[in-house]
Amino acid sequence: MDVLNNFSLKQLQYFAAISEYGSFRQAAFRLNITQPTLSNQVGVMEKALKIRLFERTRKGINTTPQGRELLLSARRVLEEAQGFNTQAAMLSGGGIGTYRLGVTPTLGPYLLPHILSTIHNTHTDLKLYVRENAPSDLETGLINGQHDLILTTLPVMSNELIVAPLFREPLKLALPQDHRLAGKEQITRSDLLGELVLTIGEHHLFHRQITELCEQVGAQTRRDYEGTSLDTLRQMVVMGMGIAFLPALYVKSEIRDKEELRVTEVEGISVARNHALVWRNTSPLASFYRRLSEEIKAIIETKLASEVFPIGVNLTKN
Amino acid sequence: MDVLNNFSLKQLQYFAAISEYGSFRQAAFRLNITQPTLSNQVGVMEKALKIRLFERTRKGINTTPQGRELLLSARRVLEEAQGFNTQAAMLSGGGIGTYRLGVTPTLGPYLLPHILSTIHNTHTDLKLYVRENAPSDLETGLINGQHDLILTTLPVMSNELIVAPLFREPLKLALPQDHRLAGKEQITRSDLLGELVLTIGEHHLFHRQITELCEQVGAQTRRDYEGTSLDTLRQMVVMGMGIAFLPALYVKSEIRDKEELRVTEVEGISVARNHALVWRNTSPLASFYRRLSEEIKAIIETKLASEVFPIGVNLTKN
DNA sequence: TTTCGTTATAGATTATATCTATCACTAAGT
DNA sequence: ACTTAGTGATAGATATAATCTATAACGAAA
Repeated sequence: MDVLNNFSLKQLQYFAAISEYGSFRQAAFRLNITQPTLSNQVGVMEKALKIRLFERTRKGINTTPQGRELLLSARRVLEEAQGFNTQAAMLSGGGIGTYRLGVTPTLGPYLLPHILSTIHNTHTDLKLYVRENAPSDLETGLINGQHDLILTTLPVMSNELIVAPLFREPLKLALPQDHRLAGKEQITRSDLLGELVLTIGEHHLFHRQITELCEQVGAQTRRDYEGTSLDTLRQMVVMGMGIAFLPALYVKSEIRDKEELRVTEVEGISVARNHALVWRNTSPLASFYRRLSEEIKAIIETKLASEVFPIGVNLTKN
Repeated sequence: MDVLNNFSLKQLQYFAAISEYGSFRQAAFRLNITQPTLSNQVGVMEKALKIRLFERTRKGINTTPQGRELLLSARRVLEEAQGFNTQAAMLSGGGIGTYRLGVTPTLGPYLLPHILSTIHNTHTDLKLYVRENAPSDLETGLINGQHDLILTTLPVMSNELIVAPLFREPLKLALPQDHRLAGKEQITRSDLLGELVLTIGEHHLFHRQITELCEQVGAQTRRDYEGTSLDTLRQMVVMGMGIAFLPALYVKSEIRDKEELRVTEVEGISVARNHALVWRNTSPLASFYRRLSEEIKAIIETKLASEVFPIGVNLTKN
């Protein structure tokens, strides 16, 4: 891929035009250049290729047999170049292309179904290549260029990244149906005293949040059994191994069977995760990403207002 | 095919290299240019396309989503360009390509089978696209560029053409088996007195030659029935409509059945056609064509020495 | 002949690709 | 905290190459 200093696209274009119009003058006229320029460029090209492309006569040109063969190749090159050009023209509008979006497994599957179709409607040629990863991996993956964007849980530490907060997602309490609190109308902070609380593995961001909360209300976290995903966590609750906090969007998406679990809020405490769209501060597409984040916020306010809340400006720290 | 002044092959190459090596400096090193040059060229290209291809960071680059898409197109363009280049390299050797060869219908089908296979052996990548035409059409067809070469019968009038004489082909006398001369051992000039001689249509070059000969020896040419091809001429002789002169190579190729016709020479007269390979004096491939004509002469001397003779230098006039 | 239509050539000019030197910044050692 | 080595960007000078104008050379046609 390195020794093609023999010719330029422009020269190929000239070559094709001369062959088409059968004369240097005609071609030069069509190309809006002068005939000497054309003669010169073709001469340069012929010398570089060591091939005579045209036979010059006093009444025009004939393409040599070699020229005829090369013309086919030249046209192919020009067509591909044309393709490149039109694609570039399309892309330059912005919002077009395939973006690699990283998401957390505890959010992505439960949020994306609600927003992707709307985004697809407003950005027909925008494609998202979605990959799941734990938040910490998402962050490093974004920094080193494996993702273009991530949809992750706050806080985001790196100062190389730009964070656009999206929404606040409450964590709801899930109880087995045969739990002593299952029948209780309103569960309060003090009800949790002494309860066994199941958590998800500690590399997930809200593990820490839950343990801190438990300390405050006097509940126990079970360290012996930790869920590896929200689904396993739910199974463990169903089987009566303890109670757990589950993100609101997970509950909305996955918990249909009301017989299985009691899901409720806890009076007097506000536990939630904050989510954001994040990109590198060096990204030239920042303005598009910002616009995208606004659109996502709008979609969420329309479709998920009952599950999820806007993030107050003061709360962007976590 | 006209508005692609946005970018050059070189720039596409730079683009691909940067994407490949992940850094301007690396790529510049590999491309044997300096890093500022590379930065500049990519900048120019990005501005022209109105698309950011790379996101510059302090530890290298990331290709933007748009850049990734365009990279695929760019690679295709470069591949086609590479193809053009390698094809050009092949062709520059000479003797490669498809040449449009015009031939007369009274010679081509009977000569070409003897020489094509040998030519193919020495010029593996030479292809001949053969088209038949009457000699006068061949000549104008060559002049206006429909053919690259013609294999025709002398004389050739135009002074725009270069003529390489190949060989002299005798015309032999063909008699029906029941003709009064058919049994005669040696037929002489005087035997032809009063004979009815069939000729081919007058737009064929050797029509005139035959009529002149007939006048000299006192034979009659039949103007009412003229053959439209050598084959029809032969049929007419077989049916007893007269006698005829047939070119030696036609006789060799087509007349297998000795029962049908008596074919012989005529003592004391030398009637023949001269054939030549002809090309435009403006053709840049003259030297190759000349070499080709020498090769054809050599083949003929080897394979057809008994049918055909070299042209004496003095005889090139007709 | 003359005229018109070809391409080629020479020299000046313009455009552009390239280089050198340097800056500004980051990450990683020390 | 400081240096060092690694990024890409920028400014200005230089070299290269594309282009234009003017003209030549030649053939075909009137």
